[in-house]
Amino acid sequence: MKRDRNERPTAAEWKALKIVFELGSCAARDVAEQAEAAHGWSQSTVKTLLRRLVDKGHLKTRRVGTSFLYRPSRSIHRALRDSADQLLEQATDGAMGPLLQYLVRQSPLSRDELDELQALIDQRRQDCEADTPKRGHHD
Amino acid sequence: MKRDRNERPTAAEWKALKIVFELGSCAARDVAEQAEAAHGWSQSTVKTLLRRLVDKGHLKTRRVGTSFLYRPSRSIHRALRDSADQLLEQATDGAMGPLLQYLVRQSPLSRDELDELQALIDQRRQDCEADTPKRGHHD
DNA sequence: TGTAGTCGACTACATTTGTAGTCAAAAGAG
DNA sequence: CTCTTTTGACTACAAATGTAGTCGACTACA
Repeated sequence: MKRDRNERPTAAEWKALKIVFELGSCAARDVAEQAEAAHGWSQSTVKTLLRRLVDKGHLKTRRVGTSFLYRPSRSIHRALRDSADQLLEQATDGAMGPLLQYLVRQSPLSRDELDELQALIDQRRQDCEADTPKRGHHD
Repeated sequence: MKRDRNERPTAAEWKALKIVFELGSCAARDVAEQAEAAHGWSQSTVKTLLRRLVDKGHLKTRRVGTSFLYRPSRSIHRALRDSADQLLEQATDGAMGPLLQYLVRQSPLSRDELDELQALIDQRRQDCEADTPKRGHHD
């Protein structure tokens, strides 16, 4: 069944996708190997997931002899971002703060990434100040 | 069907859940009203979603006369956190930085929340320093 | 050149999800 | 005490998802 639309990967599909991300450009068999070790999936399962990922546009293929090389069609950052939109949709007013705190706590972040985040926050804070009639000091 | 296990809400379920979060403690009819306006759902659809949310343990009910009052069984922060774990599962090495940047950019954050985030980052950075042989300055 | 292994394509099927209809009991209107 | 409305319970059903089997083409090696 052609499904063509650009849907987000499902949980299981993400697991397969992640393996492809890690391997870079790889054959189905490579993914299957990893997936079997990591999730106990059969080859068939992996193939189905890969096919669906291709259908959904998350993976690209290149023919090599009789088989394929699979390769992510977007960066993982991009893919995750799409996924993150779900969170944003779900959150309601004032809910993102604690959520981000949790994520920052849980995520392995390099110093550089922390710096970037820092800069971003400074910026946001400035926007915030500019937005309010001076002195955010609630009186 | 008893499904008892503590699964995450699906996308549609989240929409219903969000309405309950917003309304606080409410009757099915209230949710249905909002849901119809917001998503064009029929009453039946809403009822099914509410039931499933109860089954999954995301909503609690209290009998009031002939009907029920629905109420979230966890805070939205908690619920979102569970959802966020999916993102963490999906991300691979080094992917969380850009993702968090995106989220910080997209999220409406109060000054206070920015402060909290800031503090958290400072702390993380300290941990980071303590972890590495002084001077992150790669020499 | 026949035989065994590999690979992608197609098929299978139980479960979950999205979306909604029907019904019987309760509650309220007159 | 009837009739209508409201509500939760149960049922329905197509599509998506998780998981895996089968098959025919192709390859590689004896």
